[in-house]
Amino acid sequence: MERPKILICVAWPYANSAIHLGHMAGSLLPPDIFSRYHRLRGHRVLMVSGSDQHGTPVTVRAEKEGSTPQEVAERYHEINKKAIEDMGIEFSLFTKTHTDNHVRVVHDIFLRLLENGHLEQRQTMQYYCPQCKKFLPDRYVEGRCIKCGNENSRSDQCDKCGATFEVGEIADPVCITCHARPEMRETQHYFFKLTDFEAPLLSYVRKNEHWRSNVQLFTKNWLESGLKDRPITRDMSWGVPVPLPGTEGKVIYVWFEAVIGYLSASKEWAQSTGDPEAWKAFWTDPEVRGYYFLGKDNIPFHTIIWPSILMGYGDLNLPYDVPANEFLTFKGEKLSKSKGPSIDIPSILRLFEADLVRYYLAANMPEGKDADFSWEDFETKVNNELVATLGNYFHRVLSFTHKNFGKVPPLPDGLKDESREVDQAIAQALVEVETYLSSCQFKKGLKAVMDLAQFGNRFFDSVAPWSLLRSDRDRCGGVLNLNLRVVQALAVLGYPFLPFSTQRLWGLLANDGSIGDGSWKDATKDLSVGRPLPEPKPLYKKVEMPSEASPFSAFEALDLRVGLVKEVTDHPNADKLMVLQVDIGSPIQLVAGLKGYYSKEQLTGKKVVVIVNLQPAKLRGMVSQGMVLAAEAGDQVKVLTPCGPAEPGERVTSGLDHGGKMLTFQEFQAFVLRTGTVLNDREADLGRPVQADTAGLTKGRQAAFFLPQDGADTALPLFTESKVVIGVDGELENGARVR
RNA sequence: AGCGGGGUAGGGUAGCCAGGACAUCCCGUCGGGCUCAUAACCCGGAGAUCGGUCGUUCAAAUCGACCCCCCGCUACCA
Repeated sequence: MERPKILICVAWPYANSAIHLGHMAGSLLPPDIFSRYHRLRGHRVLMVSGSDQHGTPVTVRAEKEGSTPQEVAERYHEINKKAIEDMGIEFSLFTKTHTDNHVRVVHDIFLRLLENGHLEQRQTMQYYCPQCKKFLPDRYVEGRCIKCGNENSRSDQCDKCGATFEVGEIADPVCITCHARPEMRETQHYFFKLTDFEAPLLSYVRKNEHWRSNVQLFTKNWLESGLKDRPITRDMSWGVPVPLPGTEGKVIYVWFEAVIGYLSASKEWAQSTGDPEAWKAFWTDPEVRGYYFLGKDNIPFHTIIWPSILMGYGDLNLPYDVPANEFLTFKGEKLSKSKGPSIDIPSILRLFEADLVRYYLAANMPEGKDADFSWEDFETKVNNELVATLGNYFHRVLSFTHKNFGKVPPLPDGLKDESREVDQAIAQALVEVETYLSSCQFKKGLKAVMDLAQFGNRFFDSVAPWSLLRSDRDRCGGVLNLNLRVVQALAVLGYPFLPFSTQRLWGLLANDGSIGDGSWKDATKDLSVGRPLPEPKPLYKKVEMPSEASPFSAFEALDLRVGLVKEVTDHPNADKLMVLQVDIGSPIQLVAGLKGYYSKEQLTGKKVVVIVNLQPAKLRGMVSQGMVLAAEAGDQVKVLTPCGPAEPGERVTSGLDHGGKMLTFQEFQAFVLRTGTVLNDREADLGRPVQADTAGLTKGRQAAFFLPQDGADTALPLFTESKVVIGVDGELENGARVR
């Protein structure tokens, strides 16, 4: 019998920023678990995706960076491709939309739809900037909202009151690039006649009762409220050109073109296998199911637009299931790439192994509703579930067996009951994982794996091999054999979730080969009895929680140290500068503009606060490897100094973590530091009263404070690792700026 | 505004579509056990008027109506 085939399509991440945990949890990890499961079962899987490289977000980013769309799109494609590989997401092909192949496939579809009468050319009005000499997409025009009077409304929708506008409706339109007033010009565009597909779409959706209810409902609602024909071309240069004469300066809208990537990627994959027709097996055989993994915002493109395109084109399979996920949020805020906090995969993988991240995201997957991400929760779940329950079970079984037997012990007679108990537990886990994973219920699938691990722990306790070791060595080996069978089953069942570590576990069980295609049956295969066991090492280590982002987390970029001034000389070539030799645990040279405020004698022997991760700079020919922090008010300048015992080199942390990256002087200037007087345990006077955690500080004492931004109403006092407050060397008015 | 989702012990979360006996699991907390293991594992307890009100029913977290609060989408952010 031929192996069942399955097509897995994954929403294309946008090539204007690095992918983050939200992409992972929402649309990348689920299909990888799904495809690994299917491959374990021996099914043939084609899994494709790529970078969505066209569209305005890319051009906007390029303009901001003074770069080209090509450059931005290529850069993020490479970054994201690597991030996806590093996370262990295995695609048959992860390509991109800016390829000849994609353009060819899009053109083929465009022309066939045109031929079949589903595309139509129509006249529309569009903003045109006479100064930039180009048509302006909605986002490039701003103006005054005619409903609420908001002066900075976008031309398509007012962010304040939510009103939407047609072209030309907004008052006083302005081109956001050159601020000229755009005019209205007539332009020709192709419209996709979605209305042609209303009836067939409705019956298609009704037929797909296995869709998640949110996907069903959302789609039905859309359909029932009626479809509108949509323009699928626009006036801009970055994108797939329209394949017709007389259409210079027009490209195909990304929302229309990007979904076609599923098909073009499949064809590209087929090319690469040497059989250019291979894609057909996955797209034209009605028995092959196509699964589309994406986030909830993407639902209509996959349940309405893409099926319409496919229907209009003909002969290709429609999506079988669209298991859309909700969002992963960060403290309730949307984890987004265009605004708000972002936790990108490359940075996370520098800190943690992929399997730890995969575990957490699978356990906290936003399947039914938005799920919240926090580092605290990450630490808790990884340490208490993955490490303590699963990892520790592996390790206690393997290390005990290795230490006392050195090889896989046989199963003697007389363990009928125990044997049956273990068989049942494994069998149950197999059924559950199969049921849940084949129906895209990944959280439950993982839970079933963890339940088996918990059973293992309970079983290990109940048979107490450590006491059998003295009383009945054969029986002890027997119960270990049974535990090893549980471990082996866990290796296979855990593989879709934790591919890297379970692969290593496979070897620790003295097994040959690896887990992969068709390994499902190995969950219950005979152990490698009699084989020597390799020395086991714990598979997972506990993680330490990175500190939560506080309003002051930007401060973490500063590396401040206590410095002892050893020697002061006048700068040979400047009349305001002095050259300081400072001990910050190691000797460095600083150039400071303190002449006139301090004498050489006053500074020598003084403890100061130095920023040490400032890029070294030459000041009038003398190298300065940092900067002495000083407060200035009017014509007064006073250096900051610890108000108690402090060692040279000691960090000034204020309880925060620190990154060691070098800062430019400009970056440093963005930090807001001011002097203030402690009022009570919760407030300080920085020229105005401000909330600050000043518990334990002496009232009336002057200290330096960090502010998230100027005018903020919370502040953080500076103090050293040993909690010595940083004050001012003398008296200064409150609110004095520190530089 | 329209549409969609959500509100369950101190925190997080399952169950809800197909209504039923002590409401799931993780963390925390309290007590006990074990000592093979990464201060880990195992057992037990306390802790919830299942957002509110009204209704249907022998029976409601679950079905219906109304209300309150969060969040997302509305065609250029998974």
